[in-house]
Amino acid sequence: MSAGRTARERVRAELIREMTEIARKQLATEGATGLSLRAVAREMGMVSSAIYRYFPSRDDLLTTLIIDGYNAVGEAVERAVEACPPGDHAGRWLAVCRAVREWALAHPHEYALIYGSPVPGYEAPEETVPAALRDTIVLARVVSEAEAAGALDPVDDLPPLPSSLVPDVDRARVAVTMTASDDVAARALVAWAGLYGTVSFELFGQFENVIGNRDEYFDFGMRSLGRLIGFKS
Amino acid sequence: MSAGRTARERVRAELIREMTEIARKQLATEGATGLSLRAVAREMGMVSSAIYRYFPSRDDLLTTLIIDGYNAVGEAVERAVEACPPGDHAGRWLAVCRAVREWALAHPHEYALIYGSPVPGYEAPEETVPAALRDTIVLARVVSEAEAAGALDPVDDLPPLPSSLVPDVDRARVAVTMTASDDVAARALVAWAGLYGTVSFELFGQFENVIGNRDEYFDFGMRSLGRLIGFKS
DNA sequence: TGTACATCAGTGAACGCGCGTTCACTGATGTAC
DNA sequence: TGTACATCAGTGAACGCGCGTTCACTGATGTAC
Repeated sequence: MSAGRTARERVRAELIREMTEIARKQLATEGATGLSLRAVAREMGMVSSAIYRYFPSRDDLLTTLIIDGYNAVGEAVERAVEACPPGDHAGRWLAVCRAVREWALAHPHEYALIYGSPVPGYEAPEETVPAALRDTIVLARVVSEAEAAGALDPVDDLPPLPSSLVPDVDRARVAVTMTASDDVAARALVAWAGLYGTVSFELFGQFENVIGNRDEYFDFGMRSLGRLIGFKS
Repeated sequence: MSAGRTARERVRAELIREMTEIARKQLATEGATGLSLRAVAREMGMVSSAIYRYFPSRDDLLTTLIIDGYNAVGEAVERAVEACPPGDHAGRWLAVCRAVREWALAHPHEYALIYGSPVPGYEAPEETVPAALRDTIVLARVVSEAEAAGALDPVDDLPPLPSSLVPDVDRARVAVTMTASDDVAARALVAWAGLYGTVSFELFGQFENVIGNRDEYFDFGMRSLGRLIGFKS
């Protein structure tokens, strides 16, 4: 009721939805660079200048796609965690990792858009930040709850966190509303980068002709990284 | 003597060198997508069609840049290991990691070209493979020698390598002439992906407004990942 | 319920730009006798 | 050492393409009285 009251407003919202959908498809075939307002207009059956009634510029359309992308990963990760028994902390870590990978495999160009090389000439505006943190917030919760439940069993002889990094860890903790201790939080960040590194390697072709059994390799890798945080599976 | 005999051949080699140099600079300012033969020609003071005497197509120039990039990382890593005392295995691991990161920070667009999202419409030819493995071969040697020297101290409770992954690990081992055992090799691969994930996060902006003390955080992360392989520092 | 006006959506033409690649050509450099 | 011919480097014009963005415009849809 409050949203899309008049017919015009409803049509407008629907058209914007269609346009981003088309843009997403073009992203999937051409990559971020090939995304063009003219092509979207063509597929909408409109003249190219008509797009400017809906998006002030190409960068604006890109921003929309980026935010949508972050939200999609975030949602996938949230759902994956909810589907896990709350007590199965190691299982939740693995579920988070798998959700990221599965989403990435299903949407490779969207993944490349948000986690790959920056699009030349495009500067991501502030508005993308909250969406970008969504998946990390889920991870933070999983890790925090695991530690609170005493389910983390730290590996021996891990390097201690240098005190100079404590402010950075604090900043990260605030950003993603994490309650875990310094060491756990810091190691979670390391494992987190490892997750995305593994997914990127697979997606960007670094495993070509090397790793065949990718599902199993991924699980093995994530279980190993999980041990850094203290998960035991 | 054998290379560049005639004056013509020497000039030709030098011009190709200049052109790739210019292309590399353009990569640094425009990104891979902005790389254009016409722009290279302009900067060479030539007419655009003249470039075709030296590179049959734009993709060919890209391939040259990619191979050069892989070789540059490879060389940086090789030098870093040579500068380390042979017995200091954990130090060599850290040196390898730092060399990759330092090269990446110094050549962000070249890094993005080879480890970032694939360039749309470009398919890397077979010739890039040997260059792409160069840095990994160094890592393989460092890990293999460390294990042979008995310097690896495996962390407890790491997940065992599923037997279904043994053929994959074998393939990887052959590709990079590694002698390490199955488990060590598999974990090295996991840590390896973690290294590149961390570098990509830093380079592609994921640490923005979060990690300030990047050098120290990187070292902390790499020491942690090194523990997965069994390095003790 | 009906009219007058304001708002909005979409058109079509245009500006100015850059790109990869081909092709017939002029000169200069190398090679064989 | 000198000439005749073949090879190569670079020119300039052209083809055909796509892009983002602006602008004055026509109609249609909404709003206020």
